[in-house]
Amino acid sequence: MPEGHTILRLAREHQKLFKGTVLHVDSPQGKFAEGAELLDGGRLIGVQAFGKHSLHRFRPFEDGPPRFDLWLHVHLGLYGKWVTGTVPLPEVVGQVRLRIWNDEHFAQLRGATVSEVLTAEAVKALQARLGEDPLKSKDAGATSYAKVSRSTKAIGLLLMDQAVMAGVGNVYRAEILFVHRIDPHRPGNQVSHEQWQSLWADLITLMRAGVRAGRIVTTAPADREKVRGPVRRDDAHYVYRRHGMPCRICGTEILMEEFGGRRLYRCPTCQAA
DNA sequence: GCAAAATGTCAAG
DNA sequence: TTGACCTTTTGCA
Repeated sequence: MPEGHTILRLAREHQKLFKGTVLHVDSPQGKFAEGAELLDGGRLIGVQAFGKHSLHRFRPFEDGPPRFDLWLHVHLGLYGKWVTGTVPLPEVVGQVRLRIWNDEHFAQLRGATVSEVLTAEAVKALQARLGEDPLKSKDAGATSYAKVSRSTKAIGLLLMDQAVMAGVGNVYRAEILFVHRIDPHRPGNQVSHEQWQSLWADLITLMRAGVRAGRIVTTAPADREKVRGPVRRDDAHYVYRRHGMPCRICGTEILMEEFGGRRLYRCPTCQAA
């Protein structure tokens, strides 16, 4: 269930469990067998998140090749998942792409779109093709806005373009556009600088909240049916997967359409063209 | 109890 | 543009 907030959370968890220790790596499924051989016995230097990508930095044994650091690159895709626990390793059930473990903890990966070993150069190339990550942003998303403001493509597509900004997925896309009352079809070059700064600031707030909570909640308490206590799943969003239901703000029926190969949700009244 | 969809990306054609 | 990835959840019987 991965947008950028999930990956940052995961990177922190893995650092806590594995950083500085020597790791065993294997691939019960076999699809990562070669990579596992390269990394097995290496020391974990750290784990970083870049948008929806995670990078585990390994320092392989010094008495055998390779002598340079290597990175485990994982992209969870739509249904990839890491699970962690304490040793011993559980029995393999189903397709386990890869496992890493030390004396105390293990983590195992299933279903990822990408699992590969990268050199420092390839890591640089990966980072170079990714846009600014709101979770790491130190300015008002200036680099991303430079791309958005020059584009005639719809803002709803630009928000999902990982080269424009990294880490935003279908949920945050739908919700942030609703919160700012922007029609997803509006061209990027018709989003004002002020609108952008405000949108970016909220994106940071919402994504950071997502990291803390481990889930995406975008609704303000006053806009929920159940105002107090833990946020119910059906109270967590304004428009995402709420098509056919009334808008929390104006009561208009929320719409859903295919847009750029993904489902797009919006309120036609609040987000009028 | 089963089918369809899901917070995503890439390669093939 | 389509299918693959191949797990988990959801929705309908």
